[in-house]
Amino acid sequence: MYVTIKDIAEKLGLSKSTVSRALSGDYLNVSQETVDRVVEAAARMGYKRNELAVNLRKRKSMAVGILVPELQTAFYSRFIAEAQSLLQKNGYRTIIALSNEDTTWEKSSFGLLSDYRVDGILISVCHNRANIEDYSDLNGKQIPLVFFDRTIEDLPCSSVRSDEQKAVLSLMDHLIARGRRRIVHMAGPDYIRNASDRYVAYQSVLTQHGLAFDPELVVKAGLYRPDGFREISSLLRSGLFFDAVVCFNEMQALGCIEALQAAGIRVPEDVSVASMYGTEVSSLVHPSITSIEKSVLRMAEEAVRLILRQIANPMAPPSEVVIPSDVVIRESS
Amino acid sequence: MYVTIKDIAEKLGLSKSTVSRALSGDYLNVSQETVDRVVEAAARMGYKRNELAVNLRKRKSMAVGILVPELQTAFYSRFIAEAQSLLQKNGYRTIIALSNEDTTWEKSSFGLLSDYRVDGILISVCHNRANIEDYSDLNGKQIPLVFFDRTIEDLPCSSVRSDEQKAVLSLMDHLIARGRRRIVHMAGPDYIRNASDRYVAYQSVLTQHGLAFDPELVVKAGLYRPDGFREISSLLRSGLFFDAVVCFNEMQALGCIEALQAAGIRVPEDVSVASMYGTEVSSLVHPSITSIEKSVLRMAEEAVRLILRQIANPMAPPSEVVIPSDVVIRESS
DNA sequence: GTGAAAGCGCTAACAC
DNA sequence: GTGTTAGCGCTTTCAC
Repeated sequence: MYVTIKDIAEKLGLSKSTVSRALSGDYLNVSQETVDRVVEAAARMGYKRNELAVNLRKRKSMAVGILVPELQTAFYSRFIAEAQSLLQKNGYRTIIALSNEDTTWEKSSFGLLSDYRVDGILISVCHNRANIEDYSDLNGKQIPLVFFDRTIEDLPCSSVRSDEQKAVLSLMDHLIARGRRRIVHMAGPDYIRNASDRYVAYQSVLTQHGLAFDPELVVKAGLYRPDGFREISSLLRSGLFFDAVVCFNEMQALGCIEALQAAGIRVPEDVSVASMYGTEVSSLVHPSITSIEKSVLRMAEEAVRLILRQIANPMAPPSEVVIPSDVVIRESS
Repeated sequence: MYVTIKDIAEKLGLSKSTVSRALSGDYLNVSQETVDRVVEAAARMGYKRNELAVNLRKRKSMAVGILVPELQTAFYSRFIAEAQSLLQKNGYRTIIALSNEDTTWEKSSFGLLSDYRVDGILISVCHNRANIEDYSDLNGKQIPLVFFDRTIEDLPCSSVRSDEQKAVLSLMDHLIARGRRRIVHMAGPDYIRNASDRYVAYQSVLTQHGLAFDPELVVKAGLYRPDGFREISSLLRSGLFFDAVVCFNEMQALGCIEALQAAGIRVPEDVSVASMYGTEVSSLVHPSITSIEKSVLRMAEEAVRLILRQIANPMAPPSEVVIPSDVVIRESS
């Protein structure tokens, strides 16, 4: 089906080795004439080199895997586009895999990447601990792993994340400055480090401002729009007063807005809805979501830098990069 | 670095073949006892089978590639999630690749997929013709290709797309019923089939309703937010009157809204902004975008069905599926 | 400058 | 039930 190097060799009465050399540009060991003949024949015969075989032989693939939890949010798409572009400049290709916020799925996607013997993996985890053994196995095999955005703590790997605490601080300062006092903390799942970091920050900001901590204002929610919708709806039914909601992500935030509007509450006049992170694109998506930008480009840049370093030198000590959140607060009202 | 089948064989004093058989569950030709020993040893030694080698040997990979133009729009993310889940049920894995609306990039991503010898590719193209040779090469090699959403006409491949004409009709009917008469057609690039289809439909709808066709109301725009912004801004500067805009995608639409609001024009009161397709998620993203749903799930289902069929029988005649657009029109005002 | 041979990790006849 | 052999497509010594 596919034309191989052997086919070309036979056609031209050359050996496989010579053809291989000619095709891989080993100009010192092949006469120019042969190179020309081979290249011409390859083109004519529709030769496509089998990277599987090359990788098998070379024991590396010149490919980096990127594993993300979801793609609904603009953040990961942007990250991928940027990282891909940077990797390409360094001669690496990219395989994208998804976990869909599911540990089983993550396991399998992670398996796909290592099965394909990628030279390194950029990963934003869907769970703190669930697949830690897999990560650590691969890491033990000297396959560099760089955690980004959603990182984990217990592994000797490089990581890039943003300063969640500072971001929460900025956002809440902003809300408080605008007179909000009863701020709902829509917590992400506690198996995501970012979520726990933010929760800690939430409490400390309240203290700093001398505001009471009301456990009822903390709601645990899933990561999607229906989750935001459900939680806010039930909060409204409970009759509890609140004047702002800080969500884990944009999807939750959209759900909140939906629930509030359904109840005839004006957003953002009566209740502010804020999403912890957006990107330039997503933060403009719904005009009434107040949001902080996360700097995708810097993150991608750092992550790629780190993975390339680790690939070049697997023994390099891991480093932990914390990117200061852009405290650009976007809102429209 | 990686433990191989050979290592296990040596450790256990068995041959590679036996180990291979045991590991691939060939229970008829290996004693239960051996299977147990091998499996145990493999687990203990941290064996991970090298899929590269398996694929090389088997000349197939049990993997399907999905190549999409972008991931900013909810449509493709949803498609991927759904297709991936269906493929998995059939024992196939998925490699995701992006073209970022760029033909060069598409070429390279397409190359990645074929290099990895995927068993089939689901693709939504970024250009009608640019890489048609590559598609056709692969197709000639009996690697099934299924085009979805953004399809092309000149290749004997299966395809799944939605009924663009009907969608335009429904959306414009809706706008006209609400009194809009001067509808701007924000055309997508003419190298995308969907864009041309819609343009034709736009003209014919006007005729059907006895409305004048004004070429000035047709603007060619790129696919991103700044494009929508730019075009509408310049339209506004020109002083031309219009009371509705139908966009190619959500990003354009967001740009339009931005431009209109910047000019103090109320959306959707003064001017309706409509996006041709959204999904359940995206259509709620900005409350003032009127939008028609595209049925992601059906598309993914059909695309997967077709690719599996072609993989099973590469000789099967290609079929062309047109999915009737869901004419659910979402709007908030 | 070119070829022969070995081998990457695995599977699949074919023996025994 | 298990081992031997050959080979997937390629690169890379090592000869000549």
